[in-house]
Amino acid sequence: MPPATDNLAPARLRATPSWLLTHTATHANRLVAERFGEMGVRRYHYALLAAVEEFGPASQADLGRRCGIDRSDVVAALNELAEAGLVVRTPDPADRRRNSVTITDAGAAWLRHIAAALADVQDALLAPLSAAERDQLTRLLVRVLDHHAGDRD
Amino acid sequence: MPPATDNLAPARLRATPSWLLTHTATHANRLVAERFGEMGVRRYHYALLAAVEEFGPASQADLGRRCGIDRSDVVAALNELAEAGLVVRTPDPADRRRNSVTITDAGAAWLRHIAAALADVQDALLAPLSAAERDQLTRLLVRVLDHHAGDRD
DNA sequence: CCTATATCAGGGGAACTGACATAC
DNA sequence: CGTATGTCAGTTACCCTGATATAG
Repeated sequence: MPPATDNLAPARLRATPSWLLTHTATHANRLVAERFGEMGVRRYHYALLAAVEEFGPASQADLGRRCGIDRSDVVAALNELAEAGLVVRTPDPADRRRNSVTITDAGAAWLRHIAAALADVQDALLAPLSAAERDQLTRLLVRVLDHHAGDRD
Repeated sequence: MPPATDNLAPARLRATPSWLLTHTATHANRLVAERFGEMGVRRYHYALLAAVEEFGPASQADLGRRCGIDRSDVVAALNELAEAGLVVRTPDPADRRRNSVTITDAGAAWLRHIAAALADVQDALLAPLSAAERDQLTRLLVRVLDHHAGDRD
């Protein structure tokens, strides 16, 4: 039940989807950061590991596009993942501008590990929603996201 | 229709609500920042103006709690709003620790002005959703937000 | 020539932390 | 006394811009 203290946000904000989104995202990020922080992981690490696993040897530019992470930030995050032995950078012989990024066995294992932690966080985040409502929320967000897919890149 | 280029995000991410939320929020913030930027406004300005209008003369701490803005950041944002003549800070005689913050006529007019711009942005953001779906999304987000209302403060 | 890639340097807004003086 | 308020200094992760060297 909501706390008795009537510290509600202004009606204008509560009726503004962009405000609701950023505020809910802030709560989500706090939960994720707490859980990931204990493991020395940041969001970018998870996103990139997931992308490298799913899209196999891929260029850094492609990984960044798929995850919505800037190329600059991909460099820094991959440095850390490579240093930890979770991914490997190999020059691509077919296009010598590119690095072919591959996930290691340790990387795949670590991905499963942090994915389990992330699943716990989703549960805590969406606690007040039924399974059907969680699906509904997910589908609505995907629709919005896909609509804006071409806005950048 | 989604762009033909199959640059989709990893399935793991597309099925993770916290990732969908932060990513959608990023798009929303970009749209808001573009529109607000032309007017020299940031999100905090809008939130605080809305709170001061709705909750009348209020303390800075209360405004911050209601908007989910840290007290430190309330100080800085109110400095800018006061300098622009949109709000007025008066020492509260009943509790001399507090500032009583009031919206000015110019502030109320400016609030209506930027609220109209914000409404346009909501429309662009949620373009792919029907009116019923926008309501659904809004209600789901409010439920999640209210559930985590006591997490901080 | 123009575009794409990887990298680096750096900026900016937002969320947050810690400290402090003051007042309840 | 402990707690709340307003203020300030500084930190961090994230998002983004611009520049460069190199390769297509």
